[in-house]
Amino acid sequence: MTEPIKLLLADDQALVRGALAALLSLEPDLTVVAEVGRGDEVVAEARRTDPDVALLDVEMPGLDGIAAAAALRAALPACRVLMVTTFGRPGYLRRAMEAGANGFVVKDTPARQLAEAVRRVHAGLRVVDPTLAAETLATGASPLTERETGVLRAARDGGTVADLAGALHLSEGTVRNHLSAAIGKTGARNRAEAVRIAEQNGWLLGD
Amino acid sequence: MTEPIKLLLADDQALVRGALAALLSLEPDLTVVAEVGRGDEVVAEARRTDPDVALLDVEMPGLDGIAAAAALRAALPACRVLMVTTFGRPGYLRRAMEAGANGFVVKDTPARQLAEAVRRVHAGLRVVDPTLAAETLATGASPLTERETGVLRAARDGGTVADLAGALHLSEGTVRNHLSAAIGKTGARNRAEAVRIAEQNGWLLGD
DNA sequence: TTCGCGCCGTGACATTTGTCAGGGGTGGGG
DNA sequence: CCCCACCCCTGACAAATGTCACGGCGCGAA
Repeated sequence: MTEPIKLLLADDQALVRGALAALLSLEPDLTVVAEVGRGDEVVAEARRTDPDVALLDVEMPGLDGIAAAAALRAALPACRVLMVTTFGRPGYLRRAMEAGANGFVVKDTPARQLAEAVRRVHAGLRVVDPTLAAETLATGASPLTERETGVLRAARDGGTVADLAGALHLSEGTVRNHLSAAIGKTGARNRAEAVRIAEQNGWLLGD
Repeated sequence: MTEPIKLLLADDQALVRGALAALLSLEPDLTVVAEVGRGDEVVAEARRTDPDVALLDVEMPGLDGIAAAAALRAALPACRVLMVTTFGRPGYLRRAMEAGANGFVVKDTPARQLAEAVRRVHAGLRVVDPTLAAETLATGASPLTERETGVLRAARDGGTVADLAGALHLSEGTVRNHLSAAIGKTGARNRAEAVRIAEQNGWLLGD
């Protein structure tokens, strides 16, 4: 038998990180060589342990999983990336693929399939939930311009226009215009609804 | 050696459910006898398999983990309940304890401690994250009246006042009054901010 | 019983928000 | 070159939102 596949696990929740390690360690051809809880620790830890496949969560402090995937592929091109995430946001899949991820699995897929997904990714195949792929195609890329997403992001925690204007160093009128545009593009009737829709589609990723 | 402790796992994400099963099965004195993905399946499955300890997530379809805990304690008083949840919302802990849970663990505690928490709960001890407990005491119970929380819940997905009034069979003016009261009590400056604050404190649980 | 409190409603008011029509600036592609 | 998209701003307007004062109902506690 050949060498086992070396894995790196990145998830901010220590419990699920450890549980995933236990699950994958049951497979004789897999071995977990590294675990991190922050996106900005992925590359350094990968450099140290040289894993064959990295399993990355999208929601992580420091650096989100998509950005971590891009950084990892740039630093260690030989290391495959399998995104493992809670939310099947259409935009997440698109962004992950653009960042060079080799697979995308949502956390409500059966546990038995995870090891198989890891093996496929390691073999050079792409692994994508077909339902999510179809949804991604249907939803399309974000229609929002950079400013509009920025304004929506700032509006997430529910501040007034004046707050947003101050935070973004813009005029209040400009903020309202961008918000209005975003509301129109998302088909929302509210600022709040626009935020919700954009978030559900994964259009608010980044900082 | 005595009989192993029988566990029931309830979590809506199949992957983490299976991973937790793998993690706990590594312990020789623990055995997973049941897994469910919905809150409203907990009691039936527990009746069938008679577990010693049930690990329940709070966020679940069908019935939230708190309500499931209450139902389970009523149906099988001998079965201990350990809440295992993503969010350490102060209100969650309070509500869980009121529902009769024996322990409360957030998902970013180290994986090694989970088995120990299970054993403690099984032994009749209470297990609570001390940080979260302090925060819960500080935050206090929800200051919101029943109607106010209902209105805030309905306002979560960002509809207009007319929408809320229609959904709740209230006058628009009444809705605005309740919203205003909720905004005042939460210290928010917005409907959106009020929703966010209430949600972070775990005051919006239920339907 | 009276009091307080939650609940429901009304009406009026100031503020905020969303929309629209402008204007000027930059930079890339036909 | 012009056109177009994006960006920033202004000003004005209608609509939605938040606030306040008010009255009425039911209920439990003092």
